[in-house]
Amino acid sequence: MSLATVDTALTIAEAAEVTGVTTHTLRYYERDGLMLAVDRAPSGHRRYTERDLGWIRLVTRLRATGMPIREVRAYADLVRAGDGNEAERLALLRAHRDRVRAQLAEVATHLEAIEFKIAAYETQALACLGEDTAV
Amino acid sequence: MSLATVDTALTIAEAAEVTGVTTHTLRYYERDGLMLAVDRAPSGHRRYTERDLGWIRLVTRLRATGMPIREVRAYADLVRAGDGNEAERLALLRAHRDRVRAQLAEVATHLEAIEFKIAAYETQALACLGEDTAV
DNA sequence: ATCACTCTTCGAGTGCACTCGAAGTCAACA
DNA sequence: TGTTGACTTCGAGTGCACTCGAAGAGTGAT
Repeated sequence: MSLATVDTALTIAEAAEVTGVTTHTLRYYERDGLMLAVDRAPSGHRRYTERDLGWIRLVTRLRATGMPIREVRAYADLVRAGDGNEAERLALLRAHRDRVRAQLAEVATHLEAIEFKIAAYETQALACLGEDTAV
Repeated sequence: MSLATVDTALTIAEAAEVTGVTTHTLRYYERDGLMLAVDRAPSGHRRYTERDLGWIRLVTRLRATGMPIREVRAYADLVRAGDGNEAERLALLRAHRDRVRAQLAEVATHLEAIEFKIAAYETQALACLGEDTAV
């Protein structure tokens, strides 16, 4: 394991470690068109640059906020296509943002209701609630 | 379709409509132990009371906040077991609440990053970002 | 009587995103 | 030279939560 190869590019194992994504998944993302072009060493081994790591982090964010794989791929396709489609990228990101905001608000509402229920249990008000169905 | 039967108990189709859960899923939940005892008409048909509807709404909240089916079942088991295990129910709900809060915070963080990226696109700062990897 | 609804059981299918392993080859470092 | 790790392709498996349909029988309002 070469810790600092030329150009500070990382091996797949190293990239996996710093991003928290397994090597299996990293290859899967690449196969599935979620990655931009990943460099290769003359040997054919993948070399992850700082840019790749940043991209992986972005993909992770999008995934963690519920964007489906196919949509991440659509976004990656746009970026790979180069300049001229910024409006489309923006539309895609905005649509996602709106969905995330809505989902966040919904979960927050549900959370409040659950907290209310917990409070009911904490104040021994349970008997008064008839059963467990309130909220 | 009897709109207002005795006791205002609803048929499965009506319960499905007011809760937004399909009849298929309603039966699935019952089979899987997620429901408390659902009443039956003399004919054997399910009759959903207001209490059942409240319970379904609770289950929906728990599911919508990411609680796995098996954990909802565990909670339902406790409730069905009757009095004396309130501490366990409380612990289960609190653990869930903590997970939801954490997940909410995480998603919020990711959302901010995505919003930052959108802002970058909006200000045409994209060219300055080298490519699309920032954030 | 008719027609919509319900019941049961059953198993299979769907969608999503990994996740794992294995085979066979090649590369890099000690 | 040997071990570790990388490569490829491949397919199969996992986990989760539905989701669908169909068979065959009973129910209940009009």
